[in-house]
Amino acid sequence: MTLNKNTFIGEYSYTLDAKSRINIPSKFRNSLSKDNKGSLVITRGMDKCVWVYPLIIWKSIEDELRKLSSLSSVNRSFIRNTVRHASISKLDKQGRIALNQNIINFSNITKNALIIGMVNKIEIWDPIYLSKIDNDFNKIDSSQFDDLSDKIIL
Amino acid sequence: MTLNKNTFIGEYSYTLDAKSRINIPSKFRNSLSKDNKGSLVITRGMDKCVWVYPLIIWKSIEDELRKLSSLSSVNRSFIRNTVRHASISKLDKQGRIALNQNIINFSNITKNALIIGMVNKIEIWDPIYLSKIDNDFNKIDSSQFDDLSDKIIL
DNA sequence: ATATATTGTGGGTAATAGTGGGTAATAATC
DNA sequence: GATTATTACCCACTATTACCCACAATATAT
Repeated sequence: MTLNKNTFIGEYSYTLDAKSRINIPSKFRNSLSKDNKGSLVITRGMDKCVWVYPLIIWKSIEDELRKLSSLSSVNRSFIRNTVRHASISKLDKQGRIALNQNIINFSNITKNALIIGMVNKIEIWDPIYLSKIDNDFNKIDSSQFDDLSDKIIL
Repeated sequence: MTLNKNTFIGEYSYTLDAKSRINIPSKFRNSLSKDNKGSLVITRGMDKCVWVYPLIIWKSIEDELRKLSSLSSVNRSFIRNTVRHASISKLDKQGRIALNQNIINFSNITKNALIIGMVNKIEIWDPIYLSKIDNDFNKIDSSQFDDLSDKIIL
């Protein structure tokens, strides 16, 4: 028994090699549906991390963007900001993807990286930066989640 | 596995050479459908940038314009402004297109240029000018996107 | 416990991509 | 028609990327 396809949970620690390649956990590779043909879309996260989508999930985002008319300047900025840092990548024979310099700079990843399953996507973090964020977060009280508790039953 | 045909994402940095040629990213060239036969339509963007369409996408825009009655003066000026600066261009053997002086002046591109995939079209920007726009944009609050984020789940 | 398969990491090599520039063909000007 | 300017086409060099193989570490099976 496995999770739903294109669904990712858990946390893994890997290293970026000299060619800026990073391994994708084999559990994640296995849960990628066949119709992705091993392709992923790499982009900037809303936080200072990398977001990685299975290609077919990304395509559905793209289809939504395609419906937005470029006559609206808000639409244009939204499309630009959403896709300009995205790039498609294919898992190599060893199950790695290559990160480009732009995304490496943005996410501040040097050597060690934390890969985190985010259900519909994958996040890649600089471990140091993430633990800093976590600390800041814990200072705030968790009442922020109260609104969500109406919507999601744990 | 690839993206849909005639679909462009990502950002690339190139230079305009002495002959006003600029490279089109190979990923974009590969996603151009065969029936374009390497032809693109270059025109002014709504922002101060260059818009580049695959020929067959441009043709569908022409079809839309054809439906607008010239009885309306708004329609007339819209049609006029949309097509008057458009020109067709073919990729050379190295995958470049030549920009004419008119479009270069308009977009303010001198040497460095940023090519950005905008899903159904390609934008070419002067990097300095775009970063200025980006800054201005970030000063405004991003609540403009709130409506869109209700519709599009990233 | 040993053998076998899988996973993570490193590195070499061939193919592709990006850039510059030369020359011929075409178009414009006188 | 001759001259000049512009454009299209071709070749060459360099950097980057994709692809392949190797191997160690871990996990799984017998």
